[in-house]
Amino acid sequence: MSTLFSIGTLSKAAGCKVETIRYYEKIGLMPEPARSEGGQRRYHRKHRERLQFIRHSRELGFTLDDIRELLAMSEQHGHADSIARRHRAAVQNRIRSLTALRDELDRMIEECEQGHTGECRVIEVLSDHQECSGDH
Amino acid sequence: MSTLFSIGTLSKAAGCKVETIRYYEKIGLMPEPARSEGGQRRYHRKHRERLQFIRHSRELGFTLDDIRELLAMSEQHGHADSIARRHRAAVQNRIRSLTALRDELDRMIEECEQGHTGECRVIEVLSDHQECSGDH
DNA sequence: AAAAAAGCTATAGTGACTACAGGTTCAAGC
DNA sequence: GCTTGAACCTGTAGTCACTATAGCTTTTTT
Repeated sequence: MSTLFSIGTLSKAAGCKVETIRYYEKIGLMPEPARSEGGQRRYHRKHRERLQFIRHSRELGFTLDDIRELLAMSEQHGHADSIARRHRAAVQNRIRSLTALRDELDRMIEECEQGHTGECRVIEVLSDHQECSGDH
Repeated sequence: MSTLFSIGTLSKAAGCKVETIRYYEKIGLMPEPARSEGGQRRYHRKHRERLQFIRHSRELGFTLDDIRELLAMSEQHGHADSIARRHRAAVQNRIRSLTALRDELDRMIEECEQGHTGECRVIEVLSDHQECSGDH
């Protein structure tokens, strides 16, 4: 029972496409793995963990450059909690801006529901909405 | 005093780049405006309103296809609010998932503060984060 | 041993812009 | 009225983070 597995297995484990893994390797986000006799990629646990970290971070809206930095810093151990802290701040920001967005959508939906004249004037609501909070 | 204005003026009014406006025109999201003698674009109020609507919707995370649909539907009698509802649900999911991560980061940071072995393994924590709710 | 599934590389396409090259037009100062 | 320079024009290429395709080779299953 070898601990090595194929790209397909890895892709299932991390919930992403095979192509995405090869793409991450090409741009240097994932290390080049070992190869089989016939030249196919062979991964192990560390690879899976790294990929899962990347995917999870991507789902949360971090860019690949953010992730690269996070990974690099975490490799020079010690400052890990400062990374976590920074990460946390970024996450909090994202939550704030998403919450604002949700509230705005709520307002929009409600206005549509009460559509007095039967018309739902989305454009007007959305186009001259000055006081919108957020980071634009 | 003509009511017409240039692409630069429009771009300032809507808070977006000149190139973006030309791009929207190319893909048929903005109508072709009138032209000056020399061939420069000349816009009026309606254009500004439409562009502001597009930009605001983009900031809220709607895709250009969503917006196209929204505009089309609003031009007829329509339930454009179903799109808003759909989007709201996605936003809510993201908030949930980010809140979970923030809590986890808090736990991590605390563990680091009480630094037992001095090592704080960010990647491990973030990569096998199984019970994370969300749309993946 | 043959067939099917999964893998390989390399290239092109996606969405939503953004930047650049190389030319034309417009508004303001002299 | 003329000259400068900012703003405009078209067209193409680049960006990010993938995704899809073509045309092979390797591995697994029957």
